[in-house]
Amino acid sequence: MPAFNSDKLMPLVRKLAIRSSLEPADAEALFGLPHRLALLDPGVYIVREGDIVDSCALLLSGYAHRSKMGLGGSRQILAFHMRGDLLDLQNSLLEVADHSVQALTCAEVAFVPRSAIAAVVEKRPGIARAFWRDTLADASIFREWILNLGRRDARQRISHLTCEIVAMQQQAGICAGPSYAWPFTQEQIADATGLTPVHVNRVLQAMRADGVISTGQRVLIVHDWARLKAAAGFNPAYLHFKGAGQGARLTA
Amino acid sequence: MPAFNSDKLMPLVRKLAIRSSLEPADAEALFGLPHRLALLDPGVYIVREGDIVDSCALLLSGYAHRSKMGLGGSRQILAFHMRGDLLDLQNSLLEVADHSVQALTCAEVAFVPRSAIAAVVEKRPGIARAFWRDTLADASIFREWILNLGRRDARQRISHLTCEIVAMQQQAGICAGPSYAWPFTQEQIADATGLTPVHVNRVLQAMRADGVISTGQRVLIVHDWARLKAAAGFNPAYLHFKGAGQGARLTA
DNA sequence: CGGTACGTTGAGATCGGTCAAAGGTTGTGG
DNA sequence: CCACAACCTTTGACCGATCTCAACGTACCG
Repeated sequence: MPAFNSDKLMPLVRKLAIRSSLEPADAEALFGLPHRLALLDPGVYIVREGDIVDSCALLLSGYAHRSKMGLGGSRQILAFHMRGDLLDLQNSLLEVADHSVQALTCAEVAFVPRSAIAAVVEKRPGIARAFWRDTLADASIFREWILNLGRRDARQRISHLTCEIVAMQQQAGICAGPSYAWPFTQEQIADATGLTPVHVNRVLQAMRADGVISTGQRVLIVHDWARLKAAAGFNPAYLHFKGAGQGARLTA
Repeated sequence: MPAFNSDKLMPLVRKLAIRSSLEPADAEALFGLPHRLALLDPGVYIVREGDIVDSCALLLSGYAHRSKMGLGGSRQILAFHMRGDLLDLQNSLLEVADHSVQALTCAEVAFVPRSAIAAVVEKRPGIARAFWRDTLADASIFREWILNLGRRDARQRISHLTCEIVAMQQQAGICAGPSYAWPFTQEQIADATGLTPVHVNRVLQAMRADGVISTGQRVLIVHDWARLKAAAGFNPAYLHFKGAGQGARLTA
């Protein structure tokens, strides 16, 4: 495992800087993290539910998702991840993985040993804070998904998920225009929204017919962002990106 | 604000010790946290969505819940909390609250200033780790709720929630027998499971008719834990209580 | 003793699920 | 360059879990 690989870990530093202020020395320390690189094919498991994990995976390029299995073999997708995301920071403190993480496209992943994470966290409080913030922001996104599944109908759910993916791609600097990467199958959208693939298909057709979006080969085009956002009730505050903190009141 | 209030914060130390090992000095430091005590009536807001918060609430007795509002005024409950729980550790790092926390029963709450949290975290790595672990465990519970809402039918959802509340009460040392505290209205159960109060009522009747549980005035009795657990597909591993780590495999 | 909040009941509507099959697209190997 | 396989999307008919609305019963509290 090479001691430092220069700017291979750049996506991680970029991502953390979206939510936290990092000193130059913090960035240095992150670049210096020891890691093992891997190129994964779609569907490959990065972490499997029940595993005891001794390293922490960073997604450098491509897409990944977390998921959990239900009783009858049904699958629930818990989150989608893209370049720069920390895939299992939780496993740096919780020994047994409570869910799985899989590559969704071809993906470049860096595995960092738990011990190295622990060391850098101990040495640099700024990094500890950035990691903790990231954990908290992830939890906030999980909460929004609970609302999505519990209190929105099929069209709202899919619209909201679409808004979230668009917002994340913009922040990750993947796309800015009305066209976005869309590496998901309708079955994956179904597993993320608690619906069936058949129903997802029908809802997407309706959204296309209404001129809100169109989908092509692995591509999404948003024609009417205002309408998409309104239909979803999308408010990006829960993503906790810097400068997205609006509508604040003061309290004890 | 008194500098230390001896064992008033005992429930917090107890709770953290369920998931992390604390040195005696860590416990000392926790007992010494400055705080303001408050006795809250049912329904009182502890944190409100959109607030800028400069203190962190600890629940010393009673029950509380987190919730988030949807578009049409619909409410989704995100978590239930009981004695010892940290109610808004996230607000110690994320400035704007992305959801609300309310007292569910009469509740005793200690408010600790953000600055005091930050100081104790910086001085004692053991406490920092315990806080982070607690955050990660909360996120794990959110994930299980996503699965609950996305991939289980009404009876499974209610059964699972019941199992979770029972397990939490056991860990908090509130009850051990087949009788448990049940301070929830059917409307709150509905808001937590993504159902309507009417349907929750019918499902609870079915569960009583099947002899699995009975409910009385603010009390739940579990007659057939095995059947309840099986119907829910309940596996307590996601709660990350110590000694609940079973079914582990080894991985890179 | 009256009010308010909570629990219960019934009838009818609907959103989304199920099952099964047919079209498309993509990639691979001969 | 074609043929085939695998996977993904689309379609149709039917079904059923859960919602909606509206009323009635019940317990607690001042």
